[in-house]
Amino acid sequence: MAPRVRLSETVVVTTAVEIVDRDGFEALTLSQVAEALGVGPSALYSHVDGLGGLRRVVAVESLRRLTADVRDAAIGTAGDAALHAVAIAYREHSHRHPGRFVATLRASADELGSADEELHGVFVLLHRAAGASDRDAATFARSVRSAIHGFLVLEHSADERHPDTDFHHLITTLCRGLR
Amino acid sequence: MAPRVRLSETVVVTTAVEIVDRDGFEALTLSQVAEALGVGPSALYSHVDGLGGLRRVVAVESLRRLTADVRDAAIGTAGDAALHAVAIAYREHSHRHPGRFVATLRASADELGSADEELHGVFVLLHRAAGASDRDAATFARSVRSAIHGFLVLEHSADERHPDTDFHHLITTLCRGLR
DNA sequence: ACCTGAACACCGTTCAAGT
DNA sequence: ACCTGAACACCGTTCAAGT
Repeated sequence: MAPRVRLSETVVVTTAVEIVDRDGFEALTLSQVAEALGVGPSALYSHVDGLGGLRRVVAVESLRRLTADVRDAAIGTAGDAALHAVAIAYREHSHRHPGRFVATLRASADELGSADEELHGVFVLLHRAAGASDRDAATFARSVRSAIHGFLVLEHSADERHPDTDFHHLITTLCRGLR
Repeated sequence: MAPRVRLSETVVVTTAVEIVDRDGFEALTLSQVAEALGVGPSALYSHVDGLGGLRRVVAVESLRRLTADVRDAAIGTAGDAALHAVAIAYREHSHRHPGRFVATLRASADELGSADEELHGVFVLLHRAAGASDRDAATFARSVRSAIHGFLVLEHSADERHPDTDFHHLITTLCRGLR
């Protein structure tokens, strides 16, 4: 019997992201992805390195999409307004795709590799545009990203969205403190 | 054959926390806990509500221990020094017990219940002592906790400890921004 | 009330066999 | 090179049976 489908890493990851988007990160199993593709679970081993490898590539893909959104939000803005725009885009993306957001949390920075560095790079550029040196920008970037990230992690662990005013307060506090 | 041991929720949770401390949160299974106690996996169902219930109680216990450390660090301090002391205690605890820290991340705020509110309460008291109103203190607390939490989450996903100066920069930025 | 032990479902993983 | 299908190990969960 001829194989029913032609698989590839791309189609496997795409299907996996769809499952994560629809049913959450916990629902991501090799069996589910295989069933959605009409193949046996073992067929996936030709394209991803087991469950661990699948989670890793899904996390990388998820973070890249988030970074793309965050980067776009920075276009045409500057200063504190740019930071607010980036932070809001970060938050909205995490709300639109909670499953993907959790996927990025499950992977280590080492596993995320360049995808993690790219997101970090957006914050670095934001501060360099404001006149900071390379070294200072890296420290600033880590502080800002930490604050935003922490708010979102806590918000996602809660059953309801936090007040927008609280998020605004956090970003405003950072802007004031960074001056 | 008489039962070899007398179980209880306390001994189950204590054993589970030991496993998490030693081998990490991913190693926490009903089978591992049962084996460590010399019973069958099904015996645990008399004391915890399956794997989900076990993870929940481990998360609650882990967060309570962290809160105790953080609370102690605030004693005898005030103002910015108090915030620094609390933040450092938070961070050091997370480094001493990475498995427990991950356990708290896996549980939702709803599952953590009063344990989550108690940690939040420490930050609230910190700001109320500085003269803030109840409502302002809650917002301040969320901002500060978010920032610290985010730094630690990112730090734990990395393979090496972040520079102490970066953490100090974050807390200092917050203190300046909150004035 | 609590633990045993069998039973079942589900999943990840390996591998020889096919195409 | 890629997929099948059997096989295996491991785990969570249920439940009737013992004490």
